[in-house]
Amino acid sequence: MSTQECCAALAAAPLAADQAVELASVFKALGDPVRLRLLSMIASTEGGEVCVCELTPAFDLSQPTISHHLKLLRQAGLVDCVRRGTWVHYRALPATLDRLATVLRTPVAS
Amino acid sequence: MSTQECCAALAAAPLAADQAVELASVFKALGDPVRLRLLSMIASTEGGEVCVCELTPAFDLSQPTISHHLKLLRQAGLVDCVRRGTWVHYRALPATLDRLATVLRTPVAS
DNA sequence: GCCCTGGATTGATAGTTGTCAATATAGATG
DNA sequence: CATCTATATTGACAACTATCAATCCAGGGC
Repeated sequence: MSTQECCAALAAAPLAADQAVELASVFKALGDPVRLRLLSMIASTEGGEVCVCELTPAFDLSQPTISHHLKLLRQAGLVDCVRRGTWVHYRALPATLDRLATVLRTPVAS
Repeated sequence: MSTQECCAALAAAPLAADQAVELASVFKALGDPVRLRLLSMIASTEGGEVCVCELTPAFDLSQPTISHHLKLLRQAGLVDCVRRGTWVHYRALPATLDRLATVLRTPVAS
């Protein structure tokens, strides 16, 4: 699917079933407070990369749970990760966020 | 919570826990293909209002199931409904969509 | 009042999800 | 190689969700 076809907004035309399935899977990834905070921590970091070792202690959750949420964010195409020695660094993929924002933005004129 | 405080973007600063809970509940409502299509059908309608009797037959699902999804969209603040005689008409609440779009939009400068 | 129709609610059930404890894997270091 | 540390994976379980059939409620028409 083209990432940014014209007038992809929800309010522009009824969404096709297959597009709805794909979009919903990304929104579902955002539908959890822990994942939203993780994504926000990653996306708002100055250098653009955050070590998992900084993310995990920010929550009152076990390490496997955080790892699980990071995996879902990865599968949704919202973040990416790189191994640097023993550590793994995550960074945001802004294209996916922008796409969602475009989909949600109400058309200017009616 | 102020609906539109300055720099509410995900990528601007780490999201507070309570804001994450609230935002996640709305994204969760979008995290289902049926609801996404319902919302799109409602938001893209010319007159701004759609009768449930037009929404239900567009899906291969039972009437209670559609009613359930509409309820979740309502509870998320994404749509609103009005009774007109025997029929119930739904319309979109663009403020909520705009808020989400703002949250997702990547800040222009870094 | 009685019935019909549109829509919401209830109750039940199969499937999914968030969480943890336990374990595995990958890289660094001695 | 042995060991330690940082993440990921597996397995299990309680909580939640999407769905349907059955039922209820609200309005309109007779």
